[in-house]
Amino acid sequence: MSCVVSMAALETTIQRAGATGNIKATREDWLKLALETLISDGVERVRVLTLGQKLDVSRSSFYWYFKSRQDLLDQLLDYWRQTNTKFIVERARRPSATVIRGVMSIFECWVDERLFDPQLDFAIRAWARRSPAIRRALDEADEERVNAIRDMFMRHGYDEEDAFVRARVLYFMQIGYYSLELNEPMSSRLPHVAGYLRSFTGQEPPAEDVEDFSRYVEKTLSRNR
Amino acid sequence: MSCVVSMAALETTIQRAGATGNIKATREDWLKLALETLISDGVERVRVLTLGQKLDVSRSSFYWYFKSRQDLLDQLLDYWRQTNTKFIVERARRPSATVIRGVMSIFECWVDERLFDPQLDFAIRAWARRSPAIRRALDEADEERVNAIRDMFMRHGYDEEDAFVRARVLYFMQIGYYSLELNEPMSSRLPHVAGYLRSFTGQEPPAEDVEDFSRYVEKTLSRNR
DNA sequence: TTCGTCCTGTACACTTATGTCCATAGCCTT
DNA sequence: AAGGCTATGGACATAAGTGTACAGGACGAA
Repeated sequence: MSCVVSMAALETTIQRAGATGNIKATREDWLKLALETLISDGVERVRVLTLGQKLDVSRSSFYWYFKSRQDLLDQLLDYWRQTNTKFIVERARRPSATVIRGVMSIFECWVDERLFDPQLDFAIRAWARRSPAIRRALDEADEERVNAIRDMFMRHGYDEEDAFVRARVLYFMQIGYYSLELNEPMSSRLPHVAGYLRSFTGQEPPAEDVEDFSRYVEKTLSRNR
Repeated sequence: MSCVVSMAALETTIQRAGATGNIKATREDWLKLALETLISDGVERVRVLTLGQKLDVSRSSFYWYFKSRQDLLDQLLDYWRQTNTKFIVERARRPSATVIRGVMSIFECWVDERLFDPQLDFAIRAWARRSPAIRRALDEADEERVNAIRDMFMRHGYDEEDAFVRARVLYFMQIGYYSLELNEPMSSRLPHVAGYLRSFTGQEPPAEDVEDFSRYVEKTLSRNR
């Protein structure tokens, strides 16, 4: 789980060294494990008891660091807020010479889990089904993402309606792709990039662009392991 | 929940009248409520205790009809198996004069919940995350659906790669759309139909076709209420 | 009327959660 | 070395869930 390792928002694992001793589990240990559990098993499985068992520490430790289970969940939501949406919007806003290049910029989020963690997004989506507060936060994030992508299409001359539909198709298609949880290796996904670019933009992607994207993916994959 | 009302697989509510008396909850009552709960709240919330409370009957009743909670869950999965996938495949296989008409056939599933119940599909998808057996069933269903749509594109002259990508875009986009749970009224969705048809097929949809689809939707909506 | 079948209620045993209270073990400072 | 924080363990109260055992109520048939 690359996102967890490079968890900027929850960082401070460094603090652990300088901690006061007699510490079996730091606040960050709890948070990190909770996040991993949220991602892999859903909110319902984020439980004080089981987290404590995995950390080999009693629940009193938890209640030292956190007011309640709800307190912990609130902080998990905050972490999500500060990550996924930001990178999509940033990539969509980047200046690009052509619409194909623009879409490629956004594609970067789909191949680099440090930019967009689908599992986390997914977990939040499931959570939202039973929590109005999460629902609101998620709706805002979705709208922000789609709007950023729509603006990208508009900058490349698509009219508003067309840009809106294409933004939705691009974004919803990706959310749907993650929903299926196919777990395809990159080698199965890459050959279809040209097809997706054609389908999303309505234009034939130059071979050079497609090759550039392949190279970018190669580079990203090797850097991430 | 239109699907629940017309629940052919779980039918036999009629049997209730002819039942032997002293019956507070029939087997079908338990099944129906369990399905509704699965759809609205997810598997985790399908609990013998709470179902019993809602039916105002003790849990003994449940254990008369079902071997265990797992037994009930197995039957919910069977119900799903017999519904959602079937109609998508059937619509995708229908002969169509043009690719636009072909895509429109599939669109019918997205506007008529008697053909495809997104909430149920969604609930199964969430369930699959933590059950390998459900995972397998779901993967098979997804593949069957995408293949049927791909074949439709191929019948209209798209080459295999292009047809595959477009089938995925069409299907994944719709799954993604449902994932966001926007709950848009049909009046917000209909104006974009032309855009979606253009984006999915790469062809300009004839105005007449778009009008036909609007009429179909109107008819369906009024028939369903 | 009586009897058997079908279904239901009550009670019990067990499990897994959350949250609280309080004593106390370790380290840090003084 | 003594005391003070900080974090932890263990015990307790409470809640919600599954599954089992068994007595008994209601109806239909004999």
